[in-house]
Amino acid sequence: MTTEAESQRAKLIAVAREKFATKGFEATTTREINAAVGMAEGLLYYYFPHGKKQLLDTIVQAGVAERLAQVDISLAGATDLAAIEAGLMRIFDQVWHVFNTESGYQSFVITIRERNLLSAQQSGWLDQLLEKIAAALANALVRVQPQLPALAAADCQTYSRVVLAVFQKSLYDELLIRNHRRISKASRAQVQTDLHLLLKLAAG
Amino acid sequence: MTTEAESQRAKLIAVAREKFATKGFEATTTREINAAVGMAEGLLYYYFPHGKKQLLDTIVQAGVAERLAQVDISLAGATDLAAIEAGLMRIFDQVWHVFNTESGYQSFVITIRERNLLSAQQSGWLDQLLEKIAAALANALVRVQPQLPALAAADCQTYSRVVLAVFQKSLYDELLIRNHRRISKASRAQVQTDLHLLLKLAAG
DNA sequence: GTCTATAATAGGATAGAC
DNA sequence: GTCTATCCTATTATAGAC
Repeated sequence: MTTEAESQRAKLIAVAREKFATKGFEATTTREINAAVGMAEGLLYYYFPHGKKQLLDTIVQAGVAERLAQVDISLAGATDLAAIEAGLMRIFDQVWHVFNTESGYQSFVITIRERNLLSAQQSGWLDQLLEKIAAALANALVRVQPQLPALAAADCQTYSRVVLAVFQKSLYDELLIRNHRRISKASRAQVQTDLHLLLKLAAG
Repeated sequence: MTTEAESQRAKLIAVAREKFATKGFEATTTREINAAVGMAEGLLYYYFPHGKKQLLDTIVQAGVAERLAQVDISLAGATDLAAIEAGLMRIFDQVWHVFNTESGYQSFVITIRERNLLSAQQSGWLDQLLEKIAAALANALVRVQPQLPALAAADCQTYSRVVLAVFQKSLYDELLIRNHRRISKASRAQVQTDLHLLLKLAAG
């Protein structure tokens, strides 16, 4: 059940997350947050007695659990090349979805940008997420490796790293280098082209 | 010739760049910069009349030209597989060198982090650098493509994108996700392993 | 729980002596 | 060119009425 108090807290968090992601933590004032929520000055300190930093910590923490839980990857039942390619794109789309939700994008940008204000524990979720995806990819590819005769079993780990690199290039280039808020269809199409070639090479 | 005035200016820039990269632009105070240089309060405004923002602009601008000029990539004269692999690693090492110098790393981090304070022109250098490397890579690979029988000529563009993705994964994971100041030897070794596999697959 | 008013301080920037 | 002193504004945070 959503009490009034919880809703106020949630509003503060949503507004702060948006401001922190676009202007940065230091450049965002508590006045600004209050004004955007339509709340009086003092009230922020009623909900977050430790002020702005507590708000940041709350935002990052909420981001972590939510994001990590969303990813559950497998390539189960892919028996031919086309199915593997489709399966890999499904995996990419899952990852893509994590970063293409508003709060997912914002948590990502804030974690990268305000890293020096966060503990290793707090900023570590990105690395954890990466590890989780890498492991799942490697696992998934080992299972379909018989369909990829040019690929030695011992090379599955490396191959899955390359696949992940293709995913990451798309995400980072869009979100960090070009500063887009969403991953474009063109960028997703590039991923598909890259995957197609990689599978063609592995199929011999 | 280096005048005293130029040296003072250079000191301000170096100190500010270090602080901006580690603490961020907003969190760095002019007092702090002055203190670190061992300079009186007002003097910063003698060298940079428009204050802190002018310092940021100067830092970014200086970073751009310097960085872009450093990269000059080719695979000329690589006739066998081992030479191509070595040539690609040389290219990676050039890129690596750009980001592993102190000022290169700092310019990179500042451009990513303070993007909302920069013009499109100012923050565009990263994208330009990427384009430049991508084009050079594609060009270089087309020339050695006869050595890679499993790779169709039409696929050279895509293939070079994948190679670049491997490079970028190493850089971004280290510098942005894990927040290291330098790219580790382990990460460079991973790049080499990935390239080796990619070339093996392309060689058929 | 929500508001207004304000305390306390820190920050960017400038004036003017030397 | 370099320094000290200081103005002015913005910011975080709190006190206390309702």
